[in-house]
Amino acid sequence: MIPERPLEVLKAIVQDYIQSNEPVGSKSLVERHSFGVSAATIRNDMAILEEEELIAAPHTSSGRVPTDKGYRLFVDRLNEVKPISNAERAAIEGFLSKSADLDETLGHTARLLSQLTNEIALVQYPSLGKASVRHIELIAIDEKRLLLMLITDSGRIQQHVMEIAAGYEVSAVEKLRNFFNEKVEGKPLAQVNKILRSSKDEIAIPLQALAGKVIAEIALLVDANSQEKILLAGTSNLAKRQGEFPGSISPVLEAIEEQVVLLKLISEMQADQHGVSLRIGRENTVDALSNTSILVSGYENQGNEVAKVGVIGPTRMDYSSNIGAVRAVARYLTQSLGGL
Amino acid sequence: MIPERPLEVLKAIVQDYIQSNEPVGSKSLVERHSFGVSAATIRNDMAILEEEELIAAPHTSSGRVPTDKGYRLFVDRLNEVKPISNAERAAIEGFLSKSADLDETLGHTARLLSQLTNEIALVQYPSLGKASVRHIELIAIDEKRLLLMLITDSGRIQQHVMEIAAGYEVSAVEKLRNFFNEKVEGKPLAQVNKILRSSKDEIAIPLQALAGKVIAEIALLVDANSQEKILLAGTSNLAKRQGEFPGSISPVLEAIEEQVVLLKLISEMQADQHGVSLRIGRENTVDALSNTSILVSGYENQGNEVAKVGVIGPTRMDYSSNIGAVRAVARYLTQSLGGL
DNA sequence: ATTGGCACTCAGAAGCTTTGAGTGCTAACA
DNA sequence: TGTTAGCACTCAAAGCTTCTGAGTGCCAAT
Repeated sequence: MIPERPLEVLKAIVQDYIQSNEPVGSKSLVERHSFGVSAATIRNDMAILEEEELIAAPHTSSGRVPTDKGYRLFVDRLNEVKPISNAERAAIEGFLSKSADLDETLGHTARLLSQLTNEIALVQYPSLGKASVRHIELIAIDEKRLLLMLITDSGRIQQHVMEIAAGYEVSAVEKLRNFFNEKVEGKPLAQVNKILRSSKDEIAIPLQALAGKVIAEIALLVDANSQEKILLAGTSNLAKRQGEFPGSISPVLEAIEEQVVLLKLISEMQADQHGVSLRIGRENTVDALSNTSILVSGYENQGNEVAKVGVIGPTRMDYSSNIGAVRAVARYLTQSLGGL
Repeated sequence: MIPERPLEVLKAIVQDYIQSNEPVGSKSLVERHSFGVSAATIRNDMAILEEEELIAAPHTSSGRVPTDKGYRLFVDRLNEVKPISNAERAAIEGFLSKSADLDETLGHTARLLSQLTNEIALVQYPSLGKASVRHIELIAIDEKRLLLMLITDSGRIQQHVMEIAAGYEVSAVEKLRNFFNEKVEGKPLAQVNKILRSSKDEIAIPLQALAGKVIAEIALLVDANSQEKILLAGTSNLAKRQGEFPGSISPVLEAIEEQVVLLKLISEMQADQHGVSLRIGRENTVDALSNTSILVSGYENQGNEVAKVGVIGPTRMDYSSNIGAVRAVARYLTQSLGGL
């Protein structure tokens, strides 16, 4: 077990390093914190921390820098989450209250979070996997086109314009709409395709051709959307911190823009005691992201977590503030979704 | 007037510089091109070009680099647009044919274009300014909520869920829908608000309260969307070319992410003889973009240009290929919109 | 357990030299 | 007149050396 003071020293090192971006040495530590002991004593403590691989020296004789493991210990045991300021709270409320629909809300959220944290913000679209159908709508746009809409209880609306052979009755469209809604309203999306296919026979013969087409399109909409989607904002925040990445930042940006990778990563993350989940440096299995930390929190709709929102930035990020900001934004987003 | 050979020299300088990213000198020019004259003669020609400020020397005695003006002359008079390869054409067709709705199509287009050009791709959402109403839809989701949709002829669909006091008749909603559609179907968006406000009195008294609410929401949808929107892709392509920017790339990224600035810029651009429009370096009035070129082309829906698509990258970009790619993508996008 | 003292280390800054691609100019040439 | 060879000159970039100072590790004293 590591004794008390060395842990305090680790905490101080993390804080100083996050603030200054310089390896921190024993002398500056005793100057900026009141440990009540001399630099030499601190050096002994630092030796313990180094032994435990919580800190490391970039060059043989230079200050120390926290390792991934050091950050992890810091976050799990030493860090107090910094609540957001009133100004920030006001900004969040003002920003999110203005949004009219889901797209806009998520877009605003991403920008807002990137500004609050000075990191890249990511917002995952509510997953359709857990969603269910609120309503299916069929609208005759003109004689040859139908607009098909799928509205989920997470507020997401999918639409597609389909071309059809002319000559159907207006009432037929209405009948189909009613039929579909009776069948699938309230049902989880995952079951929609099966339900529709198996109930096709119940439709009056003259409508079956049209119904078949529509069912196929509904299947497309459901599928197209189970490919989940991520919104990014504040990419330039990463460029500002180039210095913190050994090589170029471009592989990092590439990895982040690669939605598939990112989706897989965040879907694997489980909330910890702070209500957020965090991957530090190499805890991300993706190589290009070995110098970044990903911090996400789930947001909810109708009591269920529907997707994640968070930030991604260099491992040397301000965990205290960022955890506070991500948590707050997730909470407000949940709230804001209730109103849509 | 500048004589023939110096112009050829300029062309060669631009081409070599784009390829090598090194200032190009007289000796390497005669080696790589067959001018049939000696390096000393080329030096004389280069002196003319320098006199005309078409090229400049980064350091007193070093090779030459094209100026903005040099690139401009090159693009306008010397450049042959490179048609896209068959493989690229196949990629475009394959990619765009897969898209189901507008959002997806534009998203795919942006990614595709960034991959084709290795630049940052931008796709502007079809502007509502020039669009007109195809259909307005009102759907009762449940007793307290109405879904309002605005569908434009550019294929864009806006929706908003509105809370209302319970207790309206289902038939009332239908009446309103029909009324609204009679009034505004086919009308340009810009006129919708005025039309609706002035026809409010024609509605039966018991419906007026509800109608007023809906009209207000429609106004919101129209307004919310006249704020246009731009999609970006391939930000990491800029990071790869850091070297080509004097300071950091982060102000550049910031300027690009600032949609308002970018929208203003591209809206000012008018197509030239190649069907594309191009701003080179300082031709952009935005300071942060003084080392970038913006290349856009319009895409159409139903015969009208509805928005722009293009790329943004360092002034030292491959204009020949990029013009070809942007043009091709714009054309396919136009085509693809016809099918939605 | 803590401390002052001290020799040692080493990255980064600063200064210096070298190198070589490239220029501008001149005088000769076709 | 346009072209060319020759040559002195320039200067950024690369390589080298030296210097500096923050920081360490260890030891003997407290």
